[in-house]
Amino acid sequence: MSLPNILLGLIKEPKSGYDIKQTFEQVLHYFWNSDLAQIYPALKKLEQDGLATIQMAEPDKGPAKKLYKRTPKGTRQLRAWLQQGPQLNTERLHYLTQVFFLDEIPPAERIKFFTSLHQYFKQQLSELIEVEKNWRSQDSRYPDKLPDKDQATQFTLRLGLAKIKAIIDWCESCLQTLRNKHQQAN
Amino acid sequence: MSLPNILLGLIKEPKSGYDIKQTFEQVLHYFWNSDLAQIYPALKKLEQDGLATIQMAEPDKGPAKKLYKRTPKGTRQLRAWLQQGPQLNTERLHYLTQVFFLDEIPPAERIKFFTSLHQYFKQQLSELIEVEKNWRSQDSRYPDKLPDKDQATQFTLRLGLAKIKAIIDWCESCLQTLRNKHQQAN
DNA sequence: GGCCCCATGTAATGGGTTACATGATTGC
DNA sequence: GCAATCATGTAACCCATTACATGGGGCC
Repeated sequence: MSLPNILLGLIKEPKSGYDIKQTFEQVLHYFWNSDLAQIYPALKKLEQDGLATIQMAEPDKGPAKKLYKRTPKGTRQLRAWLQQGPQLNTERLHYLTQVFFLDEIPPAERIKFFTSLHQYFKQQLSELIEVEKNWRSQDSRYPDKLPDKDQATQFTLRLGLAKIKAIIDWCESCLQTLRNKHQQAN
Repeated sequence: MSLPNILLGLIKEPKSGYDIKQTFEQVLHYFWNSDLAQIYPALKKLEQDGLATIQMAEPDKGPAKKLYKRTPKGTRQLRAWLQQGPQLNTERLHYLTQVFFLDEIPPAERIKFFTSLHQYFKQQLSELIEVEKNWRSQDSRYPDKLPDKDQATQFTLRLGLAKIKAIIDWCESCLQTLRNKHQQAN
C-alpha cells in the first residue's frame, strides 16, 4: 500500500515516471526502490482514481513526457496515510537470516562473509557522509534551521547514518569474536 | 529466493510446517516472517526437488504431523546460498518513506508520529533485553564461549539490540528538534 | 455449546522483478 | 555506425498476504 502514497508525495510538483525513477535512485534508494515497470502502471491508476492529473510536455530535446501532478483529493489521501501513524511491517533482512545459519559453513568462510558485509556498509556510509557534507556546505541553514520539507529529508538521512554506523560496529565486533575463536582452534 | 534456504536451515532436525511457524514467531520475527500459507507449499517443493524428505509422526495428542528433514543435497544447497556471500536487497522501510513526507501534516501531528514510533521501538527493545537476560542467566557460556550454532543466533540478537537502540536515539533527537521548532512558533 | 490450540492445506489477490518491445536524440 | 540516455509501456513470473476450508482435542 505504500507505493501509491510515495508517488503522491513526489508529485506535489509535476513529474514524469522517468523523473520519479531518478528521484528513487538519487534520494530514496537507501530505504525504498521501485522499477519503472511498477511506476508507470501505478501512476496510471492514480489518474484513473482521480488522485492525479496528467499534463503533456514536449521538451526541446528528447521525447514527450507525461507529467503527473496530485489533485486536492490526492493530497487528502496522502495526509490520511501519514496521519494513520507509522506503518511498521516486519522487515525482511535477507543477510541476517544468512547470519543465523552461518555455523553451517567453516570459520574461514564466516569471516569472509562478515568482511564482505563490512565493506558494503563502509561504502554506504561514505556515500551518506558525502551527501551530508555537500548539503552542509551548500545550505547555511543546515542542520537546525532548515525549512520543513528539507527537515523531513534530513531526518531520513540522520537515521541512515546512525543505523549504518551501528551495523559497521556490529560487523567489527562479530569479526573480532570470530577471529579469536579461529585462532584458538589453530 | 531466501525462504526455501531459510526452511532448509531450519530442518536440520525434522520439523513440521507448524513447528517452523512457531520458530519464526519466537525467534526470527525481528528480521523475517512467513505465513503458514507460504510455508506449506514451499516445504512441498523442497521435497519434490529432492532437498528434503518427509517422515510422518503420530503424536499421542493432536493430529498427525509431516516432519521434513533436509537431505545431503539440501545441505549442499544451503551452503551454496551462504557461500555466495551476503544478499543485500534494498530494504523497504515504509515508516521512513512516511518520515520523508512528514512536512505534509501539521507540526503537532509530526510529534505524534514520532512519539508512536518511539513507543513501538522502546517495546521492541525491552523484549530483546529480556531475551538476552534470560539467555545470560541460563547458559554460563554466554556471551563468549557459546557453541557455533548459538553464536550465530547471538550475532543476530546483537545487531537487533544495536539497531533498535540507534533508532530510539534517532526518534528522541527528532522529537527534540520538532519540539524546539513547535515552541518557537507559539 | 463455544472458544482456543493443533495441524494441513487451497484460492484469490496484491506487490515486485525480469524480460521484452519501441523509438528518438546525443556523443564518440 | 554504435552505444548511452531519454522516455513509455506490456507480459510473465515470483513472492507475500488474506481469506477460505477442514477436522480433532482440550478447557470452561
